[in-house]
Amino acid sequence: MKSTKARILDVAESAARRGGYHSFSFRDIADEIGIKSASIHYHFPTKGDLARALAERYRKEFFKALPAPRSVDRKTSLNELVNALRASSQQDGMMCLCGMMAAEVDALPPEAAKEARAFFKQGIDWLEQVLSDAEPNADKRLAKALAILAGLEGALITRRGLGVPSGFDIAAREIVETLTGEIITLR
Amino acid sequence: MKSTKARILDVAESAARRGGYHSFSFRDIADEIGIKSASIHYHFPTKGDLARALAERYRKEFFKALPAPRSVDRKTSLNELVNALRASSQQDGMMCLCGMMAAEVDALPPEAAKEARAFFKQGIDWLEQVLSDAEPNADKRLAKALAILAGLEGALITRRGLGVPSGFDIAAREIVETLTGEIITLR
DNA sequence: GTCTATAATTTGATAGAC
DNA sequence: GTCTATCAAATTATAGAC
Repeated sequence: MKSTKARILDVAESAARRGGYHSFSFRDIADEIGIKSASIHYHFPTKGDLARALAERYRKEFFKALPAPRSVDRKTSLNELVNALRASSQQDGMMCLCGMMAAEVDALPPEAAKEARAFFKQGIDWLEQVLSDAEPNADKRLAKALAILAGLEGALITRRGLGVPSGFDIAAREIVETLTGEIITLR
Repeated sequence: MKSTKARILDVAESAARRGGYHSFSFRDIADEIGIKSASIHYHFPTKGDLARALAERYRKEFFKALPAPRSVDRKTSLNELVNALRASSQQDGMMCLCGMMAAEVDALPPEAAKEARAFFKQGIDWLEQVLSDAEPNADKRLAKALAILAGLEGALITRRGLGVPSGFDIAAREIVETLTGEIITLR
């Protein structure tokens, strides 16, 4: 049995990934779970608290599911990253939570905006380490890391913009394979 | 002197590109212009009408500013595309309006969602024509078009996620140059 | 075209009983 | 922890005067 707190986070994350922070209300979440909106305030006093917790949980789970940067070979690491973001796209064409929050960052409560930024910092850091052997030049390594992360987040957007499920796969594979020379296996 | 209707569109576009469709109200827009929110309803009966008009104007202006696909060489075309989206990023780190709307597409009024999708269809179409000489294989051409559009939209997101103005430039250049072999000139 | 006035609903949030 | 009850403010939208 999942705790109420976890169920709130699950439902809110799903809503935020579909329409952003401003697209859902405490009542929306409460109704879907079958509780009252006042109960959500017990777990998360303000909506900003909820959004911050959403982004923090998402970031931690996301990177926990990825291999530590130098623990496996480059190809495996890149595969895991692509497939992690692809999972967002698969079930219902959802955005990456932090990609969504970065897009709307100017209209987020500051504490939530900060957590969203932490996801990108950690993502770039992870990628730079993954690319460290293949790309000894620091500037070029940063450029590739930025390009890969941008390409994957953008692939989620184009998939939604075109409404075609394969949109993510084609774009993501093209970007990562061209930039790294590694062959990606989607699963 | 700009018409009130145009000023409404200007201010609403800016708000939508910062925080998305749900982040601003008719009153926000009215206050900034110095009119009453009821006056906006005269020009745009519902918020869905406003959002649809926003996306339509954005799409038309965007592609009107780009060269016709085969009228100039590939390098020039790609340069124009990158710099057009870079303009979004430059002034205040804003998103592309239709990139933002694609991200939140599940929570948009249907008529607005449709217009946002039209932007991506037209963008892919434009890119496929630009790449037609260099890439005779249709599948590969589509893959490159998707990857370029995804990469540029994603570069806007990572720039916002990292909060670093150069984030767009570095990612966008790396993606387009690697995918096409053409050298990009930012201006 | 823009205003005042207002309706109808939704929103984030709090107090206090159980 | 979850509820009922309630609040103040904000939201989209309409009616009708000027």
